[in-house]
Amino acid sequence: MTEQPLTRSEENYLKAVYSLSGNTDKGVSTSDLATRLETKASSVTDMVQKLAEKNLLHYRKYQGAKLTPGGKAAAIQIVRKHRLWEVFLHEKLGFAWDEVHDIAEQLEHIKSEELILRLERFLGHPKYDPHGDPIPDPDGRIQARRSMPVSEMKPGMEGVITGVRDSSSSFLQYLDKQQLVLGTRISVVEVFDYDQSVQIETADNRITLSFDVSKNIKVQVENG
Amino acid sequence: MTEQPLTRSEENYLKAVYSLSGNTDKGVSTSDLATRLETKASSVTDMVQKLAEKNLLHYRKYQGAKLTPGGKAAAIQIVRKHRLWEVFLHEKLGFAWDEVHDIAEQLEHIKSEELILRLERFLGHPKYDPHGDPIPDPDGRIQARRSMPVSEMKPGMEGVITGVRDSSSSFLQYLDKQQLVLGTRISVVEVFDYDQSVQIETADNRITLSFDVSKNIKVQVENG
DNA sequence: AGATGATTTTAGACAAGTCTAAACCTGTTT
DNA sequence: AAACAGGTTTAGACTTGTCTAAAATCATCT
Ligand SMILES: [Mn+2]
Ligand SMILES: [Mn+2]
Ligand SMILES: [Mn+2]
Ligand SMILES: [Mn+2]
Repeated sequence: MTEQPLTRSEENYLKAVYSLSGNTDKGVSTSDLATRLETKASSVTDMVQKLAEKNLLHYRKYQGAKLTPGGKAAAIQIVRKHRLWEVFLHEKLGFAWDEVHDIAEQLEHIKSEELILRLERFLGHPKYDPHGDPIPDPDGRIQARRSMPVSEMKPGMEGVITGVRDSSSSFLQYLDKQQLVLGTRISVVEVFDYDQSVQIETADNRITLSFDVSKNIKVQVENG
Repeated sequence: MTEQPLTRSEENYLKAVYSLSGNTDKGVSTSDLATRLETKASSVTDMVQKLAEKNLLHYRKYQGAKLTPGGKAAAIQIVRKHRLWEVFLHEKLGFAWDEVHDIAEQLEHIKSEELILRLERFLGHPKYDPHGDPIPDPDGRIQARRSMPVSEMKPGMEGVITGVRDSSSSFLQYLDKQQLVLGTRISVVEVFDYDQSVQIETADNRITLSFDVSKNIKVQVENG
């Protein structure tokens, strides 16, 4: 009854529900899942019903999908594997942070608990992946960092870049070009009312960030 | 027309045809493939016809399957990936040589040329996998070692264990127990006519090997 | 050559996962 | 309350890879 092996598709659905749920307690809509999984709403309905059958999520017609405790645990394990593999690809194989995601999408489905435990040890028990996202421990516990997007910072505030809200290749490459890598210390010089753009200062540069960009950079602000 | 992505199943069939072909130029029989792939003959017929359609192997009814150059190249790439992953699991993650195969069976299907090139570099361009099997280079070239099974050695001959013909967990664990790991130097003391068993000597021990065991240990014999 | 037995292929079916098109809810507007 | 527009589900179909059972072929032995 417990611990049925999941197919790759099932794992992808659970991960999608998990990531679209965010902090909220609300069900994830069929169409949001369809968009995320690049599939059709009808396919989502089918799969969601199947996963509900397996007690991995709660589902009532027209009310969207919500993970059960078991479903959430499964989803977190996949996230854990994904992020550990990303660390491996980046730290050990030298892939850039914008190149790791697609390969990790494949690697996250490899079935072996022992493999992941050993990989984690080999990597030195990393706490964060190359995009600054926390790596769940073997029991699924996640210690989140409190951080805020640059877009919410006020002039004069300082902090260190600890993550991104958009892991797309184009965004990550843009950050590389601007030398805004994880760990970079920045301070906000000015926020322009006109278009919500933000001027920031690093050790080397002054850069103006569009609102869209500033929303997607997460900063750990000095305790104030 | 070239370079269609292969499914996991197709890859497994190609690899099975490759490994069952050995050196011979003959077609591999449907039933041998079925046994190897733990499936039914009728399933093999279906898949073999599909792969022939894709020009990955030659197939004539009742005549078995033979790899085309394209099919052989594809098969070798999978073998290459399998063996590189085995090295990673053994050398970097510390898995025993009898534990690596099953996980490598999964990892060999990950799709990324770049990943394998980087993995190979990270591993220091190993020439052999943990079972002594040669690792094809990126272009599919394989440099085989000339070796003979212990069962063909005559009394007085010496050599170094370089590989095994059976990678089953039980066989590998047996070798571990007897301290017959790759690189061990052995000499043949006596061959018993009665049951073809072989008495060998290592630096530390004298051990008698059954014919079955002696067939499955490959030795590189001193140039004589 | 004819019969026998093993191997192989075909026919028909099924499960998983997906799709399109049609039917169905639901929330909001008239 | 009825109509409309979105979003959702259902119905029916298709593909891939597999299976069982039946038919076909091959190899071998009288
Ligand atoms: Mn990722
Ligand atoms: Mn990540
Ligand atoms: Mn292997
Ligand atoms: Mn091997």
